[in-house]
Amino acid sequence: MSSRGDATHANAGTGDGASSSYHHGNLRSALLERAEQTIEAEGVESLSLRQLARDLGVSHGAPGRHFRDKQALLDVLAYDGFVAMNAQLDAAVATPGPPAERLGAVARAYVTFAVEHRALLQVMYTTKHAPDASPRLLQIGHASLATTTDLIRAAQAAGEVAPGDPDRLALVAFAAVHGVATLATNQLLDGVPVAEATRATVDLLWAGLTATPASPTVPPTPAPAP
Amino acid sequence: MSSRGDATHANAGTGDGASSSYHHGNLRSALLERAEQTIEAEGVESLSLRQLARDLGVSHGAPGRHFRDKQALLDVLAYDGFVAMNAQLDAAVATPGPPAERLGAVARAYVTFAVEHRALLQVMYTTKHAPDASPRLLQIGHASLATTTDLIRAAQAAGEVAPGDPDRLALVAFAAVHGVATLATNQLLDGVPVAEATRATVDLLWAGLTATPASPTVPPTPAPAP
DNA sequence: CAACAATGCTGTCAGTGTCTACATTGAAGC
DNA sequence: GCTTCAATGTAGACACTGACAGCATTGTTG
Repeated sequence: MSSRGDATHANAGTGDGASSSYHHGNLRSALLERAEQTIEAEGVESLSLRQLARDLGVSHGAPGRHFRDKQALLDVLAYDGFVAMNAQLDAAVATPGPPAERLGAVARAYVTFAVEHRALLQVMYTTKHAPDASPRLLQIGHASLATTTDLIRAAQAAGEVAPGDPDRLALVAFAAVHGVATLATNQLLDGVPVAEATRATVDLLWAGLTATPASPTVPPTPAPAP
Repeated sequence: MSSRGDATHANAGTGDGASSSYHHGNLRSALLERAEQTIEAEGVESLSLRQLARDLGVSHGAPGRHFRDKQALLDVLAYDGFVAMNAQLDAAVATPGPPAERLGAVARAYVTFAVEHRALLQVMYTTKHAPDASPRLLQIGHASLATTTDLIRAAQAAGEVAPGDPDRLALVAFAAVHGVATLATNQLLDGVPVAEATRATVDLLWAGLTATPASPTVPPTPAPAP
């Protein structure tokens, strides 16, 4: 838990002209912000610490004061991305209405976030993080899954979804929506509007959730080890 | 249609010791093969043309004779990946049995391929390809979707799947399986075995496909339970 | 006012992708 | 057999990058 967030200084900089002096005052945040803009505009592989420094008017070594290396910056970007995304998902799941409606809202929120932050999502879901950052990222990544699990559990309690391991069902539902998001961000939906694909997915998922008799769990043939 | 495949020389080199001479004889194929090994072992971002050349015992400029730039090599890698994957999917869909079984086989084949070629799949689904290569990649990428569409259409003809636009249904099913594959390759299944997640997804999908009344298209009031 | 830690700057190094000029090779045509 | 030529590989160069080390400039704290 070192070298992560905790903006140590939390320097004020409410807007006064502290930007022309020797110290930038906000470099860390500015780097993160600009980095996201850059990756969304030109792709992750085009991100350059030196160009970033140039954009912000600091020397090429300055970023090293805030991020040990490039990957460390990406790790923070991913973490912050999960935080932002989870906030959106939580807001979506909190909308009043029947479970089907709420599931749709969460799915829409997820896909919307994905499309609006294509490159960021890619960074978030790329397991190239430093071993130190991994557990933290894993944990916050699972938070979004928990949102779905709660929703399914509630729907089961209300009798609208057939019984079955809510964790498992949530994982599948999450994966399905995630798949749509992935295809959408890579323009592989072949002309089908994103909203439409999302709706079709939710419809199909819901149909399956209300119909499926839990999980069969009857392995006729012993599953070959993966 | 330029600079792609067509191994112009198709030099024999059935194994005779032509590897010590000035010309490598097989550089293009060797580069592709080694590149895939490298990205699977160390990730795409660690791929270096110079290291590749070193590994194969040629000079650092040699790869440039076969691939205009690094991205061109990745494009070919992606294309070949789609070809290989489609072959697996076609083989899976050709297995005899009821549609549900065949859908499961295709899903398993897809996920298996994804897990065995994590990095390659990432390259395949990354829209950073040269504008020249894009249409070709898009086309072959859609071929795998066509496999699913045919399957769904057949199931509808057999009366096992409710009517509805087979293209749309296939897209959704494909996205769901793709989502599982993506989560699996990034180790985000949280301990759930890949095979199990795949099976659960297929079960849920099939339940939805057999139950869904085409596309509801009734936005405001979800059908009250009978 | 004097330390001090935080932050930024400059210089440097190895590694990389790409371009250009040159070398080697095998095959085609005379 | 010889020349010619395209294909392929080599060597050098250039700009760029990430990372590191040493020095400079701050604001803060005692």
